[in-house]
Amino acid sequence: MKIALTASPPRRSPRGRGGAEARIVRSIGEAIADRRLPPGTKLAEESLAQVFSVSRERVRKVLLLLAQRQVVTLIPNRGAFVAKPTAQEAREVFEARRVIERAVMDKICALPRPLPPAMLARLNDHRAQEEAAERAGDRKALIRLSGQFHLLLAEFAGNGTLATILASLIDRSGLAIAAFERRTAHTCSAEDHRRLIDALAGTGDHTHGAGCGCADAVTLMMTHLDAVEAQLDLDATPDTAVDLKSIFAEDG
Amino acid sequence: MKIALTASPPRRSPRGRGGAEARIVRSIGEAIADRRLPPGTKLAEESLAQVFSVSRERVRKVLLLLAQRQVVTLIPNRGAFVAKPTAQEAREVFEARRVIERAVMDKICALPRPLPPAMLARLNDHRAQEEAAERAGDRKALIRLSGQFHLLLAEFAGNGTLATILASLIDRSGLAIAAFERRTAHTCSAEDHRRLIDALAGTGDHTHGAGCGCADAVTLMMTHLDAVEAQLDLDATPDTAVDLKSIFAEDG
DNA sequence: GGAGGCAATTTTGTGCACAATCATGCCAAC
DNA sequence: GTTGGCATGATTGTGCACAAAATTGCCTCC
Repeated sequence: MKIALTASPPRRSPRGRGGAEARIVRSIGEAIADRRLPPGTKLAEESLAQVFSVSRERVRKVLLLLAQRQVVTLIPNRGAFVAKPTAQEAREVFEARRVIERAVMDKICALPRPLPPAMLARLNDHRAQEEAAERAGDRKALIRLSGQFHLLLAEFAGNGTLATILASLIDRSGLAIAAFERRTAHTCSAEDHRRLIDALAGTGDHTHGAGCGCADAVTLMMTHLDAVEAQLDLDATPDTAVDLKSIFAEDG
Repeated sequence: MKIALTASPPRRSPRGRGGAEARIVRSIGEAIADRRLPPGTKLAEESLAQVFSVSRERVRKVLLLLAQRQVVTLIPNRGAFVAKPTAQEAREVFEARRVIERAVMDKICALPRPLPPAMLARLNDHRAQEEAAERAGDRKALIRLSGQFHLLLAEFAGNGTLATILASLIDRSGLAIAAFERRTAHTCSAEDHRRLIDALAGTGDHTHGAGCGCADAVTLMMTHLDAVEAQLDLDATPDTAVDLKSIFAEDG
């Protein structure tokens, strides 16, 4: 009894044991994000295979994935390198972020007020995490949290496609920051995030009145992104060498 | 004399013979774009390998690439299928396009006037191509040209990163159209493109005065995207079966 | 002393073969 | 007649082995 001559509708992946690859992708991605793997670093297949205790083909697949996200560069017969954005590319990435994050903020502002408690809770929780990392001087955690914050807002905006695009842009802007940040200390913008959360939650200096600070929030986000980009020195060309084994000591 | 302990700066890929993969990606991508491969179609590795006269691993690599672009769906132990967006996903993709293409139009409007002759020439050339395809009733060419038009504008905007993102969104919106378009004929929007070109080139009904129709162009683009999305029936769930061999007869 | 070329080693690329998993058709039982 | 399980065939997943290419070190020559 053949009912369906048609193509079978794909069902969702049950995330069987493909988790191993996802783990490696995440591990390398995070290492790149928090500067343990600076731009230009060579990612040798065999080394990574040993570090993560997987076959070389698996590493190869992961590198292909990361190359699609433009976080590593694949050069034929030469191998994989942590991507090193050009100054132009860096500017493009930040402009793209402004475009998308403005839309994200607009969508959040269009949300019915007051915001759902779950949202406010997650915002406050995030604020607490950032403040804790700031007090502890945990720079790596701060970088990771900063990315997560922007992604959190994109999630609230309710467009998963935009959120995915933004995630990729955040990765790449992290790369740009790693490649072009000035030697001088920079404030890491935790204060900016605080103000943004205040504007969104309405707990800021709008002490009375129904003002939710929506327009403020959009402006704050744009100013925030401008500030981050302004902290870059789009002329430098840094590069360093690292030891893969020591960097991935805790993973594997 | 060891000068550089640092990682070697990656140079650009010379596009050696990786062109074979690019060819297959393009071939499959186009087949999906102009509906020869409807959403849900199974893409068997062995069949594709025979069709393109390459090894199965090559096909596997290509499928992984297309999966990253969300144009095919990979299901473990089941194979690859042409992606079939959900209604929600379709709406998200169109919203993302509105966000990005509004920015693109804004950037084009900020360009110094008059536009460079090369730009105008390409716009007019494209208009001619669309009109020719329209007269010939070549639906497939029209679909391809429509995508190229939006990409052309993104290129003019001068942000390659945004253009790349938009290219992916255009592919996906083509998929959404294939999955959800109403059975009734639709006008294919060549007229919209014409009006857009007029507004940009200043050859429209602003017969005199310096008005370049910039604000008009932005509005036209938004209206255009709304119209395309409005032509979809975000409830249907079509699926068909096709013969891979016959579809790729001219490629290979 | 430095530059250029050559050989050895390391690293990447690719195809093949086998293992694992899933779809299909068949048979038996209810 | 329908449902359930089972065996068979087909398809995908994975590791391995070999081929190709590049980097490195070394030697020779200028």
